[in-house]
Amino acid sequence: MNIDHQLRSEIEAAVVALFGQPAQAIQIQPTNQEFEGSHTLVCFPLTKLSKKGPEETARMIGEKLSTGKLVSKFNVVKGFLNLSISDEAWLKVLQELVANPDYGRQPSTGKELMVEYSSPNTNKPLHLGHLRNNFLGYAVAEIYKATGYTVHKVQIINDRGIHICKSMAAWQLFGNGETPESSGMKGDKLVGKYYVEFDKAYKSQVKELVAAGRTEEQAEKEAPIMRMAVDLLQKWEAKDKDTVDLWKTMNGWVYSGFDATYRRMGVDFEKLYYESDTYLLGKEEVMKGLASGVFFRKEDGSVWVDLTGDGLDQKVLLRADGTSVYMTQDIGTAILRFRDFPRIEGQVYTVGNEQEYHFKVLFLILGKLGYAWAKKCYHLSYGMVDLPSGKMKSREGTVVDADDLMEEMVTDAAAQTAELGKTEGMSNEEIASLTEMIGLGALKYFLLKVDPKKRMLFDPNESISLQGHTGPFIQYTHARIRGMLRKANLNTGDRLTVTDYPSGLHELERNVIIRLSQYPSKLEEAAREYSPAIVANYVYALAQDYNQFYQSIPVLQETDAGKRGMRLAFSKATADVIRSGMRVLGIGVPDRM
RNA sequence: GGUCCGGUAGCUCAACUGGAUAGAGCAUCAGCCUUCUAAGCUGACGGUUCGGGGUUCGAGUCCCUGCCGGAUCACCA
Repeated sequence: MNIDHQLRSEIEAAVVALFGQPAQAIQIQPTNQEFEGSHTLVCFPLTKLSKKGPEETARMIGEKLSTGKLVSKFNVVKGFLNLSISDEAWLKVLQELVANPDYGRQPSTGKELMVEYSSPNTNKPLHLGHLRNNFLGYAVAEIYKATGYTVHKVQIINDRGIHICKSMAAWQLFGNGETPESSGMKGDKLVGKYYVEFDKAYKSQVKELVAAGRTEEQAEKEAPIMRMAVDLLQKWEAKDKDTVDLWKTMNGWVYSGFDATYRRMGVDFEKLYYESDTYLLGKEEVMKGLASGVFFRKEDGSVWVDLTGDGLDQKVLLRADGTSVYMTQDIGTAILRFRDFPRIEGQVYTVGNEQEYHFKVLFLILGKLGYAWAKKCYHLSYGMVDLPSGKMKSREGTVVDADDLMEEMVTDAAAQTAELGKTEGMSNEEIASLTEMIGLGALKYFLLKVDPKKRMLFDPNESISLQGHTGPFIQYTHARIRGMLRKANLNTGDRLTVTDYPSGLHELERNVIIRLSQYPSKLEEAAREYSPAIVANYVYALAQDYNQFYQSIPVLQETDAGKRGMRLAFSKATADVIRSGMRVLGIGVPDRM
């Protein structure tokens, strides 16, 4: 039973009965804390129908509604009709959600969606920005799963091009055969190190050349190490065996390094797309578009798309020498994905907001090529994570490394856990897995609670808190409930039941039930808005509501069996919704902490 | 310069898409552990929602305008 829908239809009926015609829009909102009731009908818009003042209109509707079984009480403040739902109705809601461990999750609708996230460059280790990207993409995918979609998580691996050749060149020059095994470094860190080496050597070579009288531009082209990288790129494109072997080896190092990071982050991918596999397809598609007149060729041989009709510019798709650009590859990749997964209705691209223009153009082009699904492609654009000093700059060494940050979070969590004396009676393994859960939970929640499209601030000097509006607060609420349920079963074999509740619900109990009833619609809203923050803030509010109840109303001490059973039941329901909500955010919840 | 995004308590963020006296957390201060886990709870303090106009019963939210910050406007990815 869905209270919202039921109430809405009763109000619609009441309006017709009272004023002779249906209202265009019924506006229901949650009642403010300070007033009695849970649902509020905004009556100002209805005065046109009623031809009465807002208060009189509200009173009339209120009286009509309270003749039914759903609404038990009402009060009118200005034009706001505050409605109290009967306890019987709330208990029925509770009954249903207690019986359903998957409450809130929709059964499969048969719809499919693809979500791309992560897609890092292979020359640098993952950093804080990637964490936001990964957690967001993963969570959006899980939210869609919860609303009945089959979701395919993918990423595109940018394994081709000059950047990887730079690392290769530097490794050949300075590496002395160093490997992840010989150095004990993670593969991505090792390759990243040589990318930095390249940059250093390159800069000093440019400086020397400029000192020797070259112009800046000449020097940048002539620097020996850059020539070497370009040479490697050409050899790679010509499929020179040694070069391809080195490329494979070094990319392999990066992948195994990334894999370790992804594993700790708890994210996964169904399929990986490699740019080295897909970039040629983009060219073909562009050539087809050229043939069909969607694109045009300039005198120098380069191929362009004209978007001036859409308020944008002209955009190059193939260079004069026939090589492809970023856009070309993305066209190819998008089309390939719809071939691989013909049932998906669209794609979500989790990519930073600095690429908004790029995706606007990409979707327009795909539409022009005649792909109807282009309309269902969505750029999940998110803001940068800034440091107090501004943007992260690798040059200034202010990049916050993903592995380091996760490790720090877990270390902090372990320290606080020990300090609070929570580790008593736990094995080392249990402690390790608990602190991992808390540290990563704090980090993920911190990054997910903010509206994705907003920029956010991270202060590395101030460790992420474990108190207040945080992941661990919610995890703790869950652990407390589980502890209580353990005790209940152990001690008395209590059954969870909502029958026989003798007296009226306490306000604090009702608040929790009302909050629980909102979970499914919050998931839907989060999917519609592509915003895990909506789930994050909802679960927090639920934990807050529950904690208020918990501190002032006894459960296990309650002697009345009916009350006790009901309170246990909705405590269990709360724990389940917390677990479910945190799960779509990729955050685990412990049974004790 | 054009386009897009943002500006809410000292700080970090909310505000159900136009609703009531703008809410949480952190920080500060004052309380609550012989009752189910104090990573918790209660209270206090804290606001010209960047400024100025407008639209209407009603504006943080919509429109205009100005200011500040960011992104973007590459034959880079």
